[in-house]
Amino acid sequence: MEKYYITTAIAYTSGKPHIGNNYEVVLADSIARFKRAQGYDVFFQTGTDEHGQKIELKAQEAGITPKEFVDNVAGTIQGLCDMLHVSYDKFIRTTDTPHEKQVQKIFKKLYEQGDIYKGAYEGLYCTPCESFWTESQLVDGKCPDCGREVKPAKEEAYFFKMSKYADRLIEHINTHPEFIQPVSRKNEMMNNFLLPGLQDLCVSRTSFKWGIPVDFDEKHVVYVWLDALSNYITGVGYDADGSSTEQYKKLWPADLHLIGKDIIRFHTIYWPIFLMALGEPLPKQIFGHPWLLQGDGKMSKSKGNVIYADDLVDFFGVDAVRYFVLHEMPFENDGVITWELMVERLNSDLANTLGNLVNRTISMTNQYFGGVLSGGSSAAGEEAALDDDLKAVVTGTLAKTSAKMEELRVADALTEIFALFKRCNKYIDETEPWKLAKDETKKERLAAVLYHLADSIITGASLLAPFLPETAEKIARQFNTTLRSFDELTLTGLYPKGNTVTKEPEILFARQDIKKVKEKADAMYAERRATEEAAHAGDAAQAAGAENAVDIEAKAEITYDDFAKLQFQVGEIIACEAVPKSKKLLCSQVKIGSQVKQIVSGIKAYYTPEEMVGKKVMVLVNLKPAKLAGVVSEGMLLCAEDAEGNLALMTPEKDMPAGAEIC
RNA sequence: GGCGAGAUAGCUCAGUUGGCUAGAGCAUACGGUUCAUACCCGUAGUGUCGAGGGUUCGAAUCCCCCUCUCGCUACCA
Repeated sequence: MEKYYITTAIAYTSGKPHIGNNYEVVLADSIARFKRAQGYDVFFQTGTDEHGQKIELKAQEAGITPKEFVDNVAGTIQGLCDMLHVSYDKFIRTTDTPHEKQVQKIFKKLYEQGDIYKGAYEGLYCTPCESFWTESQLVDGKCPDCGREVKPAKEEAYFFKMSKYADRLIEHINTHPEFIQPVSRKNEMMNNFLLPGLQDLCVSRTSFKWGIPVDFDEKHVVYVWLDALSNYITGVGYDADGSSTEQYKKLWPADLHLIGKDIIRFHTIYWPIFLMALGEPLPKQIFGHPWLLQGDGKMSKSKGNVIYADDLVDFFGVDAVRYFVLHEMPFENDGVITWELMVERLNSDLANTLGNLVNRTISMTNQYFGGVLSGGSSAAGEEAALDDDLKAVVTGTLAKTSAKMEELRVADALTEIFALFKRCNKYIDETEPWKLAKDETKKERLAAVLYHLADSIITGASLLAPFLPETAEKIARQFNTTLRSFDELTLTGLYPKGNTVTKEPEILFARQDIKKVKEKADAMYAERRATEEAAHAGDAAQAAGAENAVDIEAKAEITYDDFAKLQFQVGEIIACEAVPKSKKLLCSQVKIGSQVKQIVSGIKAYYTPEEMVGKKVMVLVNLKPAKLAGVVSEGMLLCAEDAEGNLALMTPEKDMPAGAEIC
């Protein structure tokens, strides 16, 4: 039996993930289940990434150990997976002892063969981002990610020589077009990282303790990517010393790494290079799926409008949620989730098309034949043509669905299956069983019609099982039979003749009223906000003292003469507009005394041009003019900046005329 | 600024290497039906296929140019 090894990214245990994060495991689960049904020997791994400074800090705030903290969150995450009926074979945690041991061995091996070397930083660490940057990556001495100051942290660190393997990776990507999916991502990786030249990657930290210790240099812990990415091999029994398990030998290389599009870079560049260094084959395919976004504004905890998987399951049931995320997510663009869309999908596809089909078929069987599906007579002429057409659609669906799944187009695969159910509904209209029922001579034909329906529905349900496992089982149970294996799905007439269906058909999916759902959801959010605020009120005093204070790196002492070189004046903004072709820049005309200077500032995210006008602000006047995004800037507007990088303009405490000196 | 993707029905999108009157789903309207969860089936649509130009017997599809959107990346005094 051919193996199929599929993984998801491991979830970071800094907090409870929302539905957008859970999407990935459901997607992976449907692929894993489908492959199993196709006869593959599937191994499906998911899990949690549990190290890092962020977790260390969160645990500290909560007053518990990091291990206690991650045990908690990992439990929640695994619970969500179980709730969504995710059929993982292994749930790996990066705090598992076997994983930690192997990561240490891997680190040592790479060090000993010269791929990892010890270096030192002269000052390029961004605390909030937990990131080190090389000189060339810096943006004017600031973190390229968040734009905040980086500290000259003089700590030693280990680096991985990425450039050594770059040519081999470029070659691999070029000769394996299927390696990075969707293909548009391949260009991004090539053009932005590989072709300009790879920077060496920092793979250790000394600034925090919550990580896997480097065993030959105890000051250091292994930094995120080498630790996290290795889970794909350590989870199945890789051993850096060469005694990997049979399971590993069977499963590696992975057939598919399913990840979010935000971490494509790490999976298509760093991970393959780590593997090359270890002398292991590369995974066959990496699919960076899009995101599920919330339509009515971005999800945020502070707004209290985050949609969690368990909320949705409460409202709609597991399979409705699985159906929605699988169906609504396109292949390449981001998908949208709102309560409205969720209800619309549920009503039109699950309740109307599928649920109603099952319900009406069983009702008719009960009404006309006391629940017994005898099989009826064989048809001829026009009736036979109707039957054959139905059967052709039913038996052809497996091939169509499989083709879509082969391309990982899960949403399209679902659509194919629902085409089968729609065809069944049409068949009922074509054959008009209620009319047949009124004609005693048509009794056998009626029995045949209902039998074909039941037979077709069971085929459909069997195909549906990888996506909606619970529903598929429920359907089979209502027809008092079992689901079929995939190799039986091109056949008809497999439903046991003379079988009796359930007397009381269960509603598979109840139609929901969007208004009521909205009200219920709003109530839930309101309640959540209230508890959130209450919790915040308690913290407020503390927070004001501790959390809101910002410490930045002290600069070298200067003399008064140094200070005197700077000329600050009050400027009045008399006009302001966004700089075209730039995302963050505003261009202001600033009146200073009798002259007007043009000043460009990176504050578009915090001020609109309209509200800028009329403000009196602090201006550094004698700065050498420079061009920004093609626009000349003749000074600098001064702002205060908090730890999140939010900006606030400095304005005089009492009204002062434009041009007043600040000294 | 660099690289890339995209702009098609009210909405979400399909449209292989250029080929017959441009499609699907949802929503809408109308008709049919009553077994069923006010459900199902059918019909109808409207589209200057983002603007303009070109190649061709023929362009949504190929080329040029423009406008806009998005992604990655850089800049952001």
